[in-house]
Amino acid sequence: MDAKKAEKISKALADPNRLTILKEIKKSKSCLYCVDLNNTINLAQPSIAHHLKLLIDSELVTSDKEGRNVRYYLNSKLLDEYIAFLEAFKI
Amino acid sequence: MDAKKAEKISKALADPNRLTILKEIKKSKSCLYCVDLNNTINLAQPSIAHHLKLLIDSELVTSDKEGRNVRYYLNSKLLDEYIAFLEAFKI
DNA sequence: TTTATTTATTGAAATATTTAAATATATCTA
DNA sequence: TAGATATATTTAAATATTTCAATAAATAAA
Repeated sequence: MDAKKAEKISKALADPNRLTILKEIKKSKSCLYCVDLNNTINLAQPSIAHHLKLLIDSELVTSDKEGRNVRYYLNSKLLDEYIAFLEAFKI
Repeated sequence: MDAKKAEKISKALADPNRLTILKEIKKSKSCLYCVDLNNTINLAQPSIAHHLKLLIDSELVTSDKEGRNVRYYLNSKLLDEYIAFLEAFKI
């Protein structure tokens, strides 16, 4: 992973609502419908959509359309690559 | 580590110049004088000082005054805690 | 003690991010 | 097909971040 990609992922992680989304994806056992986030996150629907977009643009989260719902998944392979990038700062 | 702390660390990591600083700290074999960054990073001195401050505020970097120089170190214990926080998003 | 060097702070401009209202799109259900 | 539901996009306002010039503070060297 190059620094530009790591920067984008760091930005995606640099917001409390996006960290909550990742936690909810974990809690939902591997997937999550967007509509469920409206109960958890105290933001208007377009704001939640915006945060999901940033997570998807960073590729930390992948999505999967099911009818009119969308399921969200953590891209744990990319998370591992990001962690490896961070580990490289250590001596 | 709580989400608030992880958010702060993510923010600290969400800038190309700050990633460069961390890389330079690594390259300098565990420590670095601020003045050395002026050659590596194409920013005015107050901008570099600002980025160093954010890294120090996040506690990812510690500093150590030596005369009129300051040495910078990676806080690898905190980096490990941050990585553990991220790992917890995985199923 | 004067001058130079290193780092930090302040203030202001430029840019980026976050948020929500309004609206659009897609799909489901009656 | 009409209405309901889920998600996305556009636009604009509020807020935060990045950057640098000017300046301050601390220490070293002459």
